[in-house]
Amino acid sequence: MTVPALNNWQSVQDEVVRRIHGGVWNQGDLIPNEADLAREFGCARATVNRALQSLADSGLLDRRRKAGTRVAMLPVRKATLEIPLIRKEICDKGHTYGYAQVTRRRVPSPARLASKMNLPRGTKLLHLLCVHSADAKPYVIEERWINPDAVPAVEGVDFSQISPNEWLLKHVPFSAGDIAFFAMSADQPVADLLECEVGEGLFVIDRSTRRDTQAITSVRLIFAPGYRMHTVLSLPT
Amino acid sequence: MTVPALNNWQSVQDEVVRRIHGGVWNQGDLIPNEADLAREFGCARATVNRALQSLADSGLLDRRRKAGTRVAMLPVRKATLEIPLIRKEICDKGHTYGYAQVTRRRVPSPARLASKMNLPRGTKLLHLLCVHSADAKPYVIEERWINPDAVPAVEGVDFSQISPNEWLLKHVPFSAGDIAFFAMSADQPVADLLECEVGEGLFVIDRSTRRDTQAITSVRLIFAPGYRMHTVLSLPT
DNA sequence: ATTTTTTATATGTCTGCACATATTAATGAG
DNA sequence: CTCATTAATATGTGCAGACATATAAAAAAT
Repeated sequence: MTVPALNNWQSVQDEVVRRIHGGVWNQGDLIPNEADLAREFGCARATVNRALQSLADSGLLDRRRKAGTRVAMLPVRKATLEIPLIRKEICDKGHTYGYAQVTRRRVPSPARLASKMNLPRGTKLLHLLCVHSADAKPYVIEERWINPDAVPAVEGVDFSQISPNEWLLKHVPFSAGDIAFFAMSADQPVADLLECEVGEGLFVIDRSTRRDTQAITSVRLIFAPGYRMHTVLSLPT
Repeated sequence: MTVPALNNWQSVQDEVVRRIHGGVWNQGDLIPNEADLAREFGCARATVNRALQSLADSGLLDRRRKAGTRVAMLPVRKATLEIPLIRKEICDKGHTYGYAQVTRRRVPSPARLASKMNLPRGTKLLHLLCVHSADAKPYVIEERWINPDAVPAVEGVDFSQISPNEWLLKHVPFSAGDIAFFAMSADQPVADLLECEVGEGLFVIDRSTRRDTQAITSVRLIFAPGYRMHTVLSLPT
């Protein structure tokens, strides 16, 4: 009695997930090697490889050369967040986008930022404070620090017309960086800008980006009350 | 004059990224097709395919059959969040893990949850309130709702010994779901549990998971002040 | 002019094969 | 017994060729 051949990597993946769900293979178990699975499923080893590699990426399997493939002990769930352009995010929700620059200054980099962005001491940074709004209500504060050494063109840009968020995405795309999410309580200046109560809990994103090792920009996004960042935990099957 | 062959997919990827960075290909541009690139780079089409597909996954390229591959217009940055077991997260930081169950009840599902979890009206849920702590200081509140229809075994579990977070990960792994991040202000009961001030801004994660279409569990994690969720935006090169 | 059908094309993926590489396990030297 | 060397093995990845599939563009029909 032969099973119909699983001749594409998705169906192989599904079958593997089914076996894990069904308890055929339990957490920590070593599963058969690619060649054996390929024979069993009636497909090429490359197909099995694609399926297993994809499952390893999503955290269900642990794979190591020679050691083989085993079902992950602590399946670390991975969520993929898409970080959109703020204007796009607001427009996609069907609101009218608004934008205003509040302040623009050149200042020596504060110590906290200098270390975070790995800057030489005394580097001058461009500091911008802006507000994005949805249907004329404040949506998010963008507090932006830009390293002019990394982006000389920034000196001539009028950020009352285009947000740093958008300009940087267009002109300095595809850089690496890191990102942190947390909550803070609104202080007076923030509450004024977001038109909310002092002390209210606000969702905040800190992000800094660099190209190679040179720091480009660091930004703090402080969202108005009610903001939710949402995504999906998708798993095969 | 020939270029040394780019004979692995990583170097092909690097070269493509270099061309985008260097302005050879600009945002929105159509790039040569896989066959041409393979010829130019001196490798197989499959290798180019692997490289471009990976770049499309990370949002740098848009690809469509017949239409070809172009540099993404609005490169949507993607961050991958790893959502660990709470106990593991605390231990990894070098703290002593503590756990306590506060309450356990069986209650009719509140309307808000019933719709979110897509439950028939009047379903009874198991409701648990627990606190995880690090070095004896409250770290996060776990407010958990479990659908006993989906996980009958849950009735016999003593959640004063093991957290729902951990038990569910062990016994109902690999489910799909969705997740939201936001901020709230501490009310009195929350402030009591987290030993913080009323009104303080707190980081919150709402997550609900299901297998197929059946709702399994929904959880709200309310983190103590100061919590930061951190990850890396990594890009090829 | 508009709609439908056909065709051409770029990506998507499978196959079978080969070799590279990491890492465990066996072997041998001291 | 311990440490270094060697062999065995599972995954990682490359190649050439083939066919599948989506879809933009061209051709045909209304």
